[in-house]
Formats: sequence, structure tokens, C-alpha cells
Amino acid sequence: MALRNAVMAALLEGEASGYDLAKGFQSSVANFWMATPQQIYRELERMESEGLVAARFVQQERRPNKRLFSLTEAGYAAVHAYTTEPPAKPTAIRDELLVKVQCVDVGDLQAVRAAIAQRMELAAAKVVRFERARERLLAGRTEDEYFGTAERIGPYLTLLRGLSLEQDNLRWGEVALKRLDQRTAALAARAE
Amino acid sequence: MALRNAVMAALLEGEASGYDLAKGFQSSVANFWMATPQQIYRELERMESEGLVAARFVQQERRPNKRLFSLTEAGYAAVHAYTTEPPAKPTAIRDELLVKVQCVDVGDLQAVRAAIAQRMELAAAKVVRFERARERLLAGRTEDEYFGTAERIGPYLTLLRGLSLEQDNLRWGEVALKRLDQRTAALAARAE
DNA sequence: TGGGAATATTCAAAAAGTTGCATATTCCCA
DNA sequence: TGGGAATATGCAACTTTTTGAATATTCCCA
Repeated sequence: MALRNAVMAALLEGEASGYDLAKGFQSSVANFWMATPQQIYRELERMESEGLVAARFVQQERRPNKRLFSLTEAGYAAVHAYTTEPPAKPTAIRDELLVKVQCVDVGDLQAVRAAIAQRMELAAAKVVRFERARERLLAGRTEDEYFGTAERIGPYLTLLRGLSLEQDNLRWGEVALKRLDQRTAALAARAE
Repeated sequence: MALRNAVMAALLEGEASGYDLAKGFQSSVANFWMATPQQIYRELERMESEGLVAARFVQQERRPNKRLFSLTEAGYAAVHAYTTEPPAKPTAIRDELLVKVQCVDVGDLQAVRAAIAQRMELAAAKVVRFERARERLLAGRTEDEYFGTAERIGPYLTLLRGLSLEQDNLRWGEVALKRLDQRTAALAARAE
């Protein structure tokens, strides 16, 4: 039932098709909840049968037809109820990169180095996207003005979290690469 | 097959029982891979049947007997092979707290506030633990000295990541609480 | 001496998530 | 005019993960 909450959170941004949700998960939600298309289509159907979302069939000229989902009143009520639910269970993280880093001393140092570098590239790209999204949300206002006037602040707050997470990824990656290179040099020196 | 890699990463620290691994997941690995006891016991059995780990039965005086697992040579080889494996699939995050934050404008503001505060407490506790673990690893050396002399640097690097993640959680939490309180005040003023 | 907490493992069932494919439409480019 | 990419959805099979126990030993405290 947890995916459901993420889907509802995404639908707060407005109606969306399963496809919309599946890719990017409506951009911001993707940063703290991952889901595959299959999962989302199935969950939407269940939610529809329970009256939490309603579908609107849209004939398209230049694309296959689609069904746009939006929250019903029951859906909004469910969102509200969800936020009051007791203790969010601890974050589930599964980060393969860090498992590899943990194994680096027994593993292939250069391969792990490459994996970190790749993660950094991804992080840099995300930072750029998030900064853009932030500009869009601010729409010329300062942050203080934004919080004083915006209808919704949730998406901005989660965006901030995603942004600082990726910036942190970059900072950490730099340190890690430096230290791995140091070690490579030290091992080479020892081998001489 | 991904849990398996996390288990092997944990066993690099030395032999451990299923129970050891289950709680804390050998402390550092827990920060980037979560698993329940069931998962771990089952995976250990499978790994044993494939010769990646070997079990040593330990009779205990003051506790129920246990089986301590350690990596076999095949296990070490598997760790090495794993680190060279191509592209770690994108990190899977599932953070209920951020889903709630995303929903805050439709949901219960005070409940979400409390959830953030709780997360911050957890984060603060983790920061303390991580700082301690770091002191232990450094054992009086500076970081430069550590990287010059330590057998293994992987655990230290992952520890750094965990530490900065939690520090970041705290920083973000402070901002989020401040903004939510601002909003509470603004809504109260509007209601007058 | 009795009960709760911690250690240590395991089973079974349900829920959730992944993978691979199948389908259909349309765009764009060569 | 043919093929690849993007849009859009869905099925079925499979694996993984979660949940909720049950079991057994021992520690510690009241």
C-alpha cells in the first residue's frame, strides 16, 4: 500500500496517465520513490476500483489514446489520512554503488572508480535538472516570497531534499575519487 | 542476487552469524542496504550451498548456539567479480517521509511536522554513532595517515557517505520545519 | 521464581516488485 | 517505404520482500 501513497502524491500535481507517472514519476516524486511501469498501471487500476482515482479517456490525434487519472474526493481524503498515519518506517535504501565501494579493497579498484565517476555524472545532471525545476517553481520570486505566497510548498521542500542529496553525492564522490587515486599511487609505489 | 552482494560486503568485516548480520547489518552496510532477518538467513543458506560462504558451528555457554559464516575463497572471488560488474542499476530509494512532505499541503501539517522532527532525531543519533565509528577507524590517526596506512578504505568511504547523508538530513529538516512553521503562522493569520 | 528482553534460527503465507514480452499508434529520418 | 524511437498500455511468470508468527536458550532484574 505504499506505492499507492507515492502515486497519490504524484497526482497532486494534476492528472496524469500511467505512462506519465511511469517515466520520471512526475519528476519530483522520482527522487524518493522508484517504481516500474507495471507496478504503476496495476496500482492505478486497483485505486480506480476503490474509487481513489478517476480515469478520463483522451482521444489523441498524434499519439495513441490514453487514460488520464486524477484524484477523486475520496482520493484527497486518503491523502490527508495518509499524512496522519503514525511512524513512517525507516527509509529503504538500496545503493549498489556503496556496496561496491565497501568491497573495493578486495575488488577491482579501477572498476569501482569508474562506477563512482559515473554516479557523479548522473548526480551532476540531476543537480542541473533540479536547479531548473526550482527556478520554474520560484518563477522569479525569492524563496521567502515563494513560501509566503505559493499554494503548495510540499513539492518545493522535496525538491530541496533531492537537490542537496545530489550535491552531496558530488561532494562525496570527489573525496572518494581522490582517495582511491591516492591508494592506486601508493599501491603502485609499493610494487616498485 | 543483489542482497547477496551486500551480505558479502558485510562479511568482509569478518565472520558473523545471521543474527549479527540481521541487526545492524554489520553497522556500516546498513546505511545503504536494508534487509530483514528472514532475507539474510535464507540468502546465507543459498550462499552456503553454492560454496560462497562456510559456516562454523559455535557452541555457546551463555547464549543459544549459533553458526558463524565467513567468506570462502570462492566468496572472495565472487566479491572481486561483483565489483567489475557493469552498471550498478540506479539507487532504489523509498522514503515515506518525503512522500508525506510532498502531500503536506493537502494533508495534516502538524503530523508531517512531527514526522520530520522524528526523522531529525534519528538522523542526529546516527550522526553520533557514525562519528564514533569514525574515531574507532581512525584510531588516533589523521585522515591522511589513515588512507596512507589502512588495510581497507572501503568501509571508511561508505561511512563518510552515511555521515554526510545524515548531516544533510538534519540541515534539510531544519529548513523544512522552519518553512512549515512559517506556513502555520501564515494560515493562522489568514484565518483571523 | 517468574517474566521480560536479548540472543539465535526457522517456517509459511501474503504482498510487492521485476522481467520479458506483446500490442498498437505515430513520428521522424534516411 | 522501411525501420527505429517514442508514446501508451497490458499480461503472465517469476523472484524478492515483507509480515507474522513459532521455537529454544539464557540473562537480568524485581
